[in-house]
Amino acid sequence: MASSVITNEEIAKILREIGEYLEMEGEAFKPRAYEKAAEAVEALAEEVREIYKKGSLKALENIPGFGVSITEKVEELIKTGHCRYYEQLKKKIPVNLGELSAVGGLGSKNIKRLYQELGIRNLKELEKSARAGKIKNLEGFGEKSEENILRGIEFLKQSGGRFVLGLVMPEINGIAQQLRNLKEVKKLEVAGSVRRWKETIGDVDILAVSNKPKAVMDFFVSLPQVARVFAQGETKSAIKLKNGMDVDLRVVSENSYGAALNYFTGSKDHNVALREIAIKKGYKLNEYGLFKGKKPIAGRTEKEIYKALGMDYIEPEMREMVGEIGFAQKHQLPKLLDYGDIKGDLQVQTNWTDGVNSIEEMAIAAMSRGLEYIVITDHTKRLAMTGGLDEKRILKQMAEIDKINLGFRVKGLGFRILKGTECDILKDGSLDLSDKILEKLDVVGVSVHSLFNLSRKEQTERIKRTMNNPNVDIVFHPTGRLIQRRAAYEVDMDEIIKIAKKTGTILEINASPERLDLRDQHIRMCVEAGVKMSVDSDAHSISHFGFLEYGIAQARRGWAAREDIINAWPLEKMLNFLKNK
DNA sequence: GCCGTTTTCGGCCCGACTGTTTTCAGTCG
Repeated sequence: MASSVITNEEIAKILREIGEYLEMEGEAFKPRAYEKAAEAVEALAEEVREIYKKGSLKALENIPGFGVSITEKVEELIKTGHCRYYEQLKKKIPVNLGELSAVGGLGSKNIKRLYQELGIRNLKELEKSARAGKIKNLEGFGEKSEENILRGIEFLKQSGGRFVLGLVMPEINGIAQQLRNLKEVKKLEVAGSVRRWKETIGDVDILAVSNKPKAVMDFFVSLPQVARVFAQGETKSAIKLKNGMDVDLRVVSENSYGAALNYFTGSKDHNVALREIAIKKGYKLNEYGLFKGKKPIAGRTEKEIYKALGMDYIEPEMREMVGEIGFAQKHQLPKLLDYGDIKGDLQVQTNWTDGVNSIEEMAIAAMSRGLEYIVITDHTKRLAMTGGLDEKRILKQMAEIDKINLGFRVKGLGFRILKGTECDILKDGSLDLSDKILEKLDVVGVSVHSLFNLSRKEQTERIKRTMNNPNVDIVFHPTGRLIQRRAAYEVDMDEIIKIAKKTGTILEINASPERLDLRDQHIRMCVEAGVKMSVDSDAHSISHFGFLEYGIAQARRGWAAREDIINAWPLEKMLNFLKNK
């Protein structure tokens, strides 16, 4: 039989849909089991088919949430591309679950009823029935339900449902600040996936302390950005913004603030695990606190809750149910890289190629953000559309950098501009600049900007070859993905990490909000393998240095400590490390 | 269907709000 090339995304989708079908059947716990397995697959850095290829059934069973039954079904999917169990379920209720359950407010139970009573199978048919006024006549549905469905469809059409964090963060911060400015608000924090710095978010959860919640809620639902109000109560309100993003606001008492912050920060699975631990200790944990019977044990701060549960405090970026609970119980959590730890930026573009600002402008902007140095890494000639540098122009740029540095020294500024490149990797893994030039640079970064469709083997070999070049220091944005726009190219990251360790090559955590490349699971693999990384803004203008924060957050999501990130080290130590490659 | 300091059977997180209902199911996080 032809071997199938099913991806993790496809496997997760099928597992999740099996869960939804089982929910329609009224099963109580199986749906959650399938959902958990789907989440585990999505969190994997490695393709499930590769795990199976290497370790067969045994290796699959080691995936969290995979028992006998799910392992069997996933094996079938890998081998044949089909799962008979899934297809049987699908035959009974042949609907496009992905489409329909993306409609807000519409769950499995109602999807089933809409199919059985109106024959609705997909978004288009749902819209048609809703517009024809057929849904409101069903028992249990009504005018409002029908309206909500239509609005849900409208939203899906324009947004796709999730937002890239870095693109919506300014608006979120703006709303949070307006709320903080109210005299009725004593304390306020953005929780949820925003606080965990997930790369994309589905909605925003804001938490506040106030003794006049009604005034806060009234202000919140009448913000000018509000497109509609879903719910307005004393403790909880929910709105949709004009850009399509949902925002929830919860108001709690001071005594519950820590418990609520913990609860609304999630992740959901992390919270479930905490509650289970609470139960085992004879407590009950909810958003109001940790209780023994009716007696409150903890709740004002998150720290006291973790402590009462016998654990160390867990940073929000780690709360993804990827082993953090066990480490916290054993008091073995790493001390994460901090937001103030980055001393310099190793990838900066200027107006010599596709950047907006001059070398000097970029340097001054970096300085004003508290950085001690930047590396100028303009593109090379193969990237013709950016005006990439050839040997002659990069030599000229190096002279220019010397001149600016001299000017800084004269003024008594300690800031340094280093010479570098973002050199294109050619098809065969050779480079777009000669070794003679590369030798003269302080930092050599290399990037794949072409031939994204090479086979996994060719792409991996291509990048490996550059890493074996002693002049190459860093692989920039190692997987090439653009969040929500372009998938990563096929590359064997296990192998890349192995070679990085062997050759002392740095792998970049590109902080640009649409890249965040390496992704969190790959960072964790590097940390475990002892491979060093850098956090770079990839700035193309002076405002882009602000991206570093997203890169630091990403590093923290991958459990990186200061010693894992070379541009968190003193400059001389970093340069020595690169020299000794 | 998974899982194990409650361990191979019997549990599995908990509460707010809505909409359509006279007491609750569905959805969400």
